[in-house]
Amino acid sequence: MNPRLGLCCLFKEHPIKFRQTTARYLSKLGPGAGHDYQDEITEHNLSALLTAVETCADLGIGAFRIISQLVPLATHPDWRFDLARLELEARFATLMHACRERAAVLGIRLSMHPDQFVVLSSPRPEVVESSLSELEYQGTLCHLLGADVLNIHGGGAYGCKAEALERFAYNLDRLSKYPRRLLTLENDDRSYTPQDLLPFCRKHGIPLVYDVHHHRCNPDDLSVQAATTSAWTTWNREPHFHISSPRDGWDGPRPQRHHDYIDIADYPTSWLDFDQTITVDVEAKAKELAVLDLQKRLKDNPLQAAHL
DNA sequence: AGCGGTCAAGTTGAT
DNA sequence: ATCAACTTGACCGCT
Repeated sequence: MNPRLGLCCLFKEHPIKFRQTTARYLSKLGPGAGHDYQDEITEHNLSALLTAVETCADLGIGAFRIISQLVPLATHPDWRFDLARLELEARFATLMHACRERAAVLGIRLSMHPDQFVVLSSPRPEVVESSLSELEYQGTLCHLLGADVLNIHGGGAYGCKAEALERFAYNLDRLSKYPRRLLTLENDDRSYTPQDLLPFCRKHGIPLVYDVHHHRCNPDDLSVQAATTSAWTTWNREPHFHISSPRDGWDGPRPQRHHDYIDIADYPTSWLDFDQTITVDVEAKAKELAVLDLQKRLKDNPLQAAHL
């Protein structure tokens, strides 16, 4: 069964641009003009998201990851954005409902991936507080847009993964229902392997987003096939995996750096064997071009995939 | 128009 | 000590 290939956040060739701003610039504008500018970018980004959804459908791309900064600086202490406004104010609501409806009708699966500052395992209270705030924001946004994956990493190990995961579990209970229901965990390329996370995922009912590139950079006792099968069993919805290829090859200086495209030899054959559709996010610098390239290669010659 | 410096936030490991 | 990497360089402000 063919995978649903996903695009991460940005386009390389298609003229779809998400805008950003900085806290420094908003402060320079002052409270009035600053909030107006933040609103303007938010409206622009919702419009760009609608175009992104339509474009993915046109290209045959089945999933799209939404940038964390869709509403710029939404959880910054000075520039908090009340997401209820997305439903209450027509200029936002019209676009947001269109995004949700078009994604649903066209079958584009939406997800979000909070960035590296979201760390539920941190021993620092202020880090945990801002992480919870960010997860509430992104979880609510996911709910409003119909996204069903809110994916984060385990965070730091701080010398003891077991203790770090205990803090993670404690903070998990502090999340409200949307971020909690949508939350997924992904193995990373430094600290947490699939083997580290699988028991935790099973215990707490959190699906594991299996990133095969991270697994190869940061291996454990599990084979790619074993990790695939185990990760698959943690899902109560369509399973979600990640793939990339190393920029300078597996023997290069820093294999964790992403290549422009996916080498089909890095695509696990065990990902071709499922009798249900899976989502595979393509993490590659050439963006939609890389997704289309992989799609074509899998269609034309799936047997070139890695035999692992 | 082009380009360099800057940007809210965490943690790790390579250099 | 510094810095790049991580899901993603974009943006402002000067020339």
